[in-house]
Amino acid sequence: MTNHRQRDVDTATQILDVAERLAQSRGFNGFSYADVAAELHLTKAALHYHFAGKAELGEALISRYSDRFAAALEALDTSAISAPAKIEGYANMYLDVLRDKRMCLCGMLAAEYQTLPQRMRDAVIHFFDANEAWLQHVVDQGQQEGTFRIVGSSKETARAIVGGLEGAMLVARPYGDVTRFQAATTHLLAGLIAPTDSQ
Amino acid sequence: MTNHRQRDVDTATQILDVAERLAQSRGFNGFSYADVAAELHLTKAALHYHFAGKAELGEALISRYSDRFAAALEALDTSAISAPAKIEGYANMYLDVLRDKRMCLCGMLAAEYQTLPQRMRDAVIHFFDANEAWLQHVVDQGQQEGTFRIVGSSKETARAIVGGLEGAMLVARPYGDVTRFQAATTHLLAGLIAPTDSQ
DNA sequence: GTCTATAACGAGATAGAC
DNA sequence: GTCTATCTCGTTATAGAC
Repeated sequence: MTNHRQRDVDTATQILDVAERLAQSRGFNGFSYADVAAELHLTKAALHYHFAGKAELGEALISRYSDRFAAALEALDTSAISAPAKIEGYANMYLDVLRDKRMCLCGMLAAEYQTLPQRMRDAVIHFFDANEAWLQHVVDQGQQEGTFRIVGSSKETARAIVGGLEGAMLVARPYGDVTRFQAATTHLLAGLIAPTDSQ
Repeated sequence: MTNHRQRDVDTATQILDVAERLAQSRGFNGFSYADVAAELHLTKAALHYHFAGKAELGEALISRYSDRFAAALEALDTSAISAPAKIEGYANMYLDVLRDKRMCLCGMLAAEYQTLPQRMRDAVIHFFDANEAWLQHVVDQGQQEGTFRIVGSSKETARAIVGGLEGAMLVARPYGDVTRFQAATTHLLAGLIAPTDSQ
């Protein structure tokens, strides 16, 4: 227990931060322990002390990312805003990731899925399940509020939104063009959830 | 020049076939020369004879994939069918890839983009440009035919379709569930190109 | 908690024989 | 056109000192 403010962060957290950025920009198979260690001026051996192996590091990566995402969704859902505003807030979370020249961590891992250890696979699936459940809930809210109409079921709409945003990110990133993502997103949401023209 | 039918294929083609499948299922960074060589009962050295390095193999991979795609799009466009039918045919091309448990090659490479050599990057961009140009053309046709209405510009609609389909594939593949892709696609297209309710 | 040192393996690549 | 043999380097991982 120290009196001064904790100016520097826990090493494990720093490792996760660097590994997360590398995984989101280069892929899980696109970076090594050596990359992370070099950036933190540590040795590879020190990393193995904090995370036994790359699989364990990967699990911790998804777990933290998923928890952070869930907390943000919870906050969005608790706020007293309309369903369309919540969906817009959801899309903006993706936009922030893309602005940082990153891909969604789990979108990236979905591409590499067949090369991942089982526990990482399970965690990726869990991330998408949670996202879809949240979106479905919000879409249902929008239907009840009458703030928009959808075409089919709320579950399918939720899945189309997740897929649409992940894909828009995936394609926009090589172009290094954020507006490309924004346009695709606007279009996508306008199509999937038609605003009820009240007035 | 032989009289009998060419029962076995050119070695370079076999290499491309195996490498293509591996790249689409495991990613370009997820397979090695050794993997390809083993499957064809060749040595790594033999592969280097046909493709100088992995970068050159990668270029050849995208080039062939792109050409094949372009030919299929050309055929689709030449056929005397409605614009919605063409878009449906386009989506079915993605569906066929997913049925084979593969990701779109360029969607996969888009995820790994930051790790790719420059020439592969350029080829990936070219693939998406060609796809979007074709889609924009078909969307324009649909507008003129009056077979559907879109929300914004045809260019943006085209981009939203590419992104939507790539993303639907990306997310559906971990679930190993083709119907998930189909539902998302149906939804997506229904939203982006609203059928004119003639009748 | 971090280090040095090293093991054990796989990757991409090349030289030169057949 | 394919092989054997070899090289160099990167990757994950461990042992044991500090």
